[in-house]
Amino acid sequence: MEQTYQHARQLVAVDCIIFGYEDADLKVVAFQRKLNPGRGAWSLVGGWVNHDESVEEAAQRVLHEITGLENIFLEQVEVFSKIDRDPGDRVISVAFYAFMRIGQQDKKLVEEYGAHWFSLRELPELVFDHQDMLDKALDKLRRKASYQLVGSELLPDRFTLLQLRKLYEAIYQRELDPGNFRKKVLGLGILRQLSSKDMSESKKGAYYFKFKKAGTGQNMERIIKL
Amino acid sequence: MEQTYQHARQLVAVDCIIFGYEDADLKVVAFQRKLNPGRGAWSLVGGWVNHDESVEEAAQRVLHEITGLENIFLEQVEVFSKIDRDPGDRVISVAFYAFMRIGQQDKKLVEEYGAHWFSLRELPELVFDHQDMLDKALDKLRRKASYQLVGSELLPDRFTLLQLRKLYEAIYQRELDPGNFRKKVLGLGILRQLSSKDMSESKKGAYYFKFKKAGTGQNMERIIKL
DNA sequence: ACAAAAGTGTTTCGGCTACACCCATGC
DNA sequence: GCATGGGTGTAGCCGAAACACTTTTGT
Repeated sequence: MEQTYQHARQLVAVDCIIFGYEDADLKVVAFQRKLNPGRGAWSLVGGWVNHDESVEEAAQRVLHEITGLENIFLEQVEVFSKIDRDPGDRVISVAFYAFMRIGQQDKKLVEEYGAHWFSLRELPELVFDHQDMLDKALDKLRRKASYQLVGSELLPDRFTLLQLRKLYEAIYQRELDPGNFRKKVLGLGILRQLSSKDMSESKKGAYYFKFKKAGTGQNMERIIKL
Repeated sequence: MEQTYQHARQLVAVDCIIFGYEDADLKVVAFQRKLNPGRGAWSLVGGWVNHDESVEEAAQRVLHEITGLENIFLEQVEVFSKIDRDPGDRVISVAFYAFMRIGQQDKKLVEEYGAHWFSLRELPELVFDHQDMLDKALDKLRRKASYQLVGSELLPDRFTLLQLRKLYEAIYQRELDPGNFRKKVLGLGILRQLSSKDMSESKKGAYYFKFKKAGTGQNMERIIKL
């Protein structure tokens, strides 16, 4: 099924904004670019799209190569295709954002590639249009998190409502009322309370929660007003 | 600046969901495909992406070729890239939706290409994954229209609030309260009332309105609850 | 005793909904 | 006079926001 159509072909890439959560802060992965042009500059994680894979599969493959993880949560952001966005050649890039737990094992793998986790406010200047990609990704993440509870891919397996609230505060860069947040989130009915408590963050101890059937429960109720 | 990178190159296309509004109904353009495979099947408007244009520019060019119009309102929907989505070859397609006033002149141009305006409910089966594209586009349109007043590209230059409300009813396939819709929309402060009235739709006559400074005024207030 | 987070309850306020109601006019 | 859409007003409901208050326990 090759070459049915005769037309100019393009280099197609994927670039991934990898979000992580640590120390009550939203972070992203950037690494020092190894190719010219722009060698050494900070860049998002990216790679080429092959003939035998969709852009989603390409993104999964690229992320797997770097982190060793499979089935990473991915969301398409937008296509970036200005003809001179990459000074080296005409490259059409599909941006994705991904969620990843920041842990020791990933950290090591990530750092083998010269990659680092940056807090959003400490991010260095990024190469090409990668800052635009990040801005759009953040925008999309905020929109999504406003009507769907996110976090199962960023937080530990079990977590307290304090952790979840701090994550939301990091995403929106503003404080949320603890009582109201609790009522809202529990009212969604998509968290299951465990019998064990976390004793590290408070004297009284806070119950752990888990997401029921991760991924489903797309309940589209408004969580926070943008 | 060519061939800096050595990697497989892909056919990249754009496909456009062209929305129009007529007879209190939302419509889309489909036409009979001229290429094999799928020749004769109903298809969205599409074309290849050249080396010297972004995907947005490609979409504008394709729409211009068919309608003669320039500067059409366009919004990126999503990339469709399953490897077998087009049985003829591996084609990565970027879907867009566009707004277009349905008028005599466009109609003629459109029909020269074997294209027709279809009401959403009367749409024939579409080729490949074009129905998926349409579904996603509708989804995105509904989301956008819920927090930004749309319509300046679909309605005539000046329009009554009845027309605007009917457009929204067509988009969401449900009835909206006339009084509440009026208050909500006028409260946004992005419409300018003209001194002339439309006498065709009611005995009393309804004032015409225009969008202030079309395009700006992105005021992000919620218009309707999804 | 105090601080700090957990967890629950309460009050207030604003916006949305669902109407009621008058206006203007062609039939 | 009556039907139809234009246009305005309003009572009631519901959810969000703000915040008071009680619990628990480490220091």
